[in-house]
Amino acid sequence: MKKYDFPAIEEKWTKRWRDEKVYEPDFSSPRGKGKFYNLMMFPYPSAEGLHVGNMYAFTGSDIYGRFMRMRGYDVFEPIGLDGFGIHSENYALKIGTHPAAQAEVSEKRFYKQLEIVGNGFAWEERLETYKPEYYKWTQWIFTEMWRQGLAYRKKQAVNWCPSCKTVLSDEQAERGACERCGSGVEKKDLEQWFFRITKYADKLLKNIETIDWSEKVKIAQRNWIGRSEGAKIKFKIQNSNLKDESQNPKYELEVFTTRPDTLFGATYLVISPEHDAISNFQFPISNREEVEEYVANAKKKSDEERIENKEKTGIELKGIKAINPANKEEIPVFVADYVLSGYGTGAIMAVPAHDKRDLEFAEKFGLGVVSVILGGEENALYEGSGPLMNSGAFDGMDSEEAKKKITEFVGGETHTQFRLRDWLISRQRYWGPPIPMVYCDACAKEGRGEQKEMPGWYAVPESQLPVVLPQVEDFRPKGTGESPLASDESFYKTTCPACGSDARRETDVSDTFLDSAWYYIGYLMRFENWKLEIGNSSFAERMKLWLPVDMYIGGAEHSVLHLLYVRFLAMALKDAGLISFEEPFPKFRAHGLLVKDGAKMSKSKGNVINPDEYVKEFGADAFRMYLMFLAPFEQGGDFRDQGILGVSRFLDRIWKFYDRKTWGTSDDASLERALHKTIKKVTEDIENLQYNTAISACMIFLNECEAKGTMSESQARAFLKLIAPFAPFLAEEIWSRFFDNEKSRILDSRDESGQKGFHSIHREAWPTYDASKLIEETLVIVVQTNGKVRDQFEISLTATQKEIEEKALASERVRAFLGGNAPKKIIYVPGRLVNIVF
RNA sequence: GCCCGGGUGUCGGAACUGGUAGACGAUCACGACUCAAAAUCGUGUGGCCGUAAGGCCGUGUGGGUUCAAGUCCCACCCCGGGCACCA
Repeated sequence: MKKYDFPAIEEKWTKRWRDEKVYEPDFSSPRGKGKFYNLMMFPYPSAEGLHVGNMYAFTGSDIYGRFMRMRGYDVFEPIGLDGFGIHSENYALKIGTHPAAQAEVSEKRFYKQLEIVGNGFAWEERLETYKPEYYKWTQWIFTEMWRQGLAYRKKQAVNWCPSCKTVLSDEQAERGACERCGSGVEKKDLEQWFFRITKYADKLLKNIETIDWSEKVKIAQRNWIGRSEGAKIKFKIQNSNLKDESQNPKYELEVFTTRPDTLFGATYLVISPEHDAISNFQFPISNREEVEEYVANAKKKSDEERIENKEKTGIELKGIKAINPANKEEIPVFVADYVLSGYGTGAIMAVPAHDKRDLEFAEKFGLGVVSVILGGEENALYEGSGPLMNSGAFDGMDSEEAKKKITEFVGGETHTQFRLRDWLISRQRYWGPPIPMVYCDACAKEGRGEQKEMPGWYAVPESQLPVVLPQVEDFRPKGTGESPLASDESFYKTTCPACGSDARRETDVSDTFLDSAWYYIGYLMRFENWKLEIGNSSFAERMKLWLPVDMYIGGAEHSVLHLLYVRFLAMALKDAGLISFEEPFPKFRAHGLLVKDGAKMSKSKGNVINPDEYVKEFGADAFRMYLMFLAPFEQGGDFRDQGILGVSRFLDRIWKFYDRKTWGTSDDASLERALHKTIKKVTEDIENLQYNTAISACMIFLNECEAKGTMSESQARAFLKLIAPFAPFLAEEIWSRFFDNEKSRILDSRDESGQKGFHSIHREAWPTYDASKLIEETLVIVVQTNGKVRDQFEISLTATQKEIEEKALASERVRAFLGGNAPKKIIYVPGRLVNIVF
């Protein structure tokens, strides 16, 4: 017997699959049942090599793709590298190379690793986000967003990472820490580029109900978008020193609240330190210096400090009072940093009796507390609903109804507020696509420009794209609020596309997440002929035929990053008439997290798994099968070195079993039943991504075959196909040795000409089960007394309930427990058990 | 604090709409093969009592519903993840 020589066999098939384009779909005319776009989140090649977490995700996705192909779909499973951006740049900084040079090294390394693990990738369509032919279109999308009025520049307090020396989006400032490096994020007032994602807040939220995604990701997006219904209410502000109202200038403060029903209980107002009223000093306040000092201190606080220390601070604006529009009472106005500037109007009405935070503040500053909702315990905080009190004419009204009525009563307007903020898209870094915008001073002075609100700004015309990222030696982030490109005069000096005078290019680059927000379209593009237009181009045809993606698999850590941005961009492109769908991924599944020996993998712990070592020792098949066997794919699990042995032995046993080639002449009935049960189980499990139990079912079947010592040829073929998605090399090798004369081709005749001299098992038809073959010959009935198992027996399928109960009562064990007593009750569960109660 | 997951042998994990808890692996022990070891094959492997047959206990804790609960209900504890002063 020849030992299974996996290194040679895996190398052979890797090459053959690629050479003979086994995994390339027919883009213009999909074969079989039609197209199936099977996408996995592409990796960013920032680390030393492919991470086992990547492999885990890819394998799970690949099994699904192979399964769908065998079920007759023309599967497109592309691969590429998300190599532009801060991830890769930080890695280059760390090891002291230039990111462009590093990209070349990583590219080779990653593709090599990706190839040896046995995924059915369509290699010809691969892409890298840092190639000019790719980022030309990333830039073009930026200009398109600009033309749609979805890109704008604005000065505001933004997240700044002092270590990465760039601004970050809200999504990338996780709990006040930089998503990339973990440093504490600071607030800086800077003028930056934003994408108007908030325009789509409502649609992003509503569409969640229509897409088939892992529930936890949907929940995360709902929370992040954060819709609240409430009202905007205006409070008059008056100078408390001026008694003559006619002399009093008309100041107003508008607040947002979700509880207008509690308006009678509002005993003070609070505005955020960044509120316009403060920066412009509209109000005639008497303690201006104190207030300025407080505001300056508050702005200095990092997000981290604000999150850690929730002790309320604030200062009253002396000399002014607000008028509660409901009861006309004068109430004080404070500035305090527990009120956020970017949400609602940046000002709130405080109702300490019915809001925990307001109560904390009121207690600290000795402010009034007036209960206006009946409910909860007396004199205790109550945040629920109920009938009103202390609310004049509204007393007794239910709070839900009062929300509307009180808003009307004071002339407020109902308002739906989202937590989602616009996507800050510019970065003061080097390794990214330069933002393709030009600023012309001359035009600005005369108020000319492409957008009224932003005179002087022009998008780089398509004919001049890409704006190539220049090769600069000192690419390190400067920390000045400008990108390294701002030091390269030859880069930023240009002429105005409108008037021809000297102009300056934008020197910031765009966020990495813009690169990955459209890559699923990029895979269909073939750079040379792409026009993002619904027109006559072959690309447009491919888009129509192949999009949206049929199955998307990736990590849940992107719930509010990539997965939100990509949905937003699709909606924007749809509205611009550039694509024909608004949800790019109707079906998405998040895979679980892989840990090692119960602990998270990290370099500092030294427990990072290097896939190469395992592939070398056990083969790619064994490694990928073990990854899928160790736990449910969507749950994630614990990688233990010893576990791989079980799978490795299983594959060896398959090899040996087939190598003996001891096909029986007839289909053994019980083995046939076992096979059909296995087909059913494996098919259903793969559909549900429960690969661990699918593999287990295969093991059970092989155990039975070995016990019998034989199986028929047709059984051997069917079983091998079940193994194929999990162990593609082994299955292919056995197939080519024994069965490559199959006539069950599922795709079509194009395969015959496309492949020279072999028929891949990966294009064979997936076996189907015959329900009539699943039926057992006899029933096994369990016998219980008082719910405890005492006995069991076999009986024919045709036995009546009476016969079964009699047989159960006749059981010696049962009789021993009954001890001559008559049973009180007999419960019969058809085909399963008899429970005798006494 | 809020929202999701999840707590099952020595370990990873199975268990349909409530119906034989521990599938499949790993580990360990013993046996076969071998001069020997590895590999491979076979048997056993939740705890307690018992020579055995068998019995009792057992799915985080405490209660409940039911002929029957890992599964349903109530209260609580622990672990992992997400959000967090969003008015």
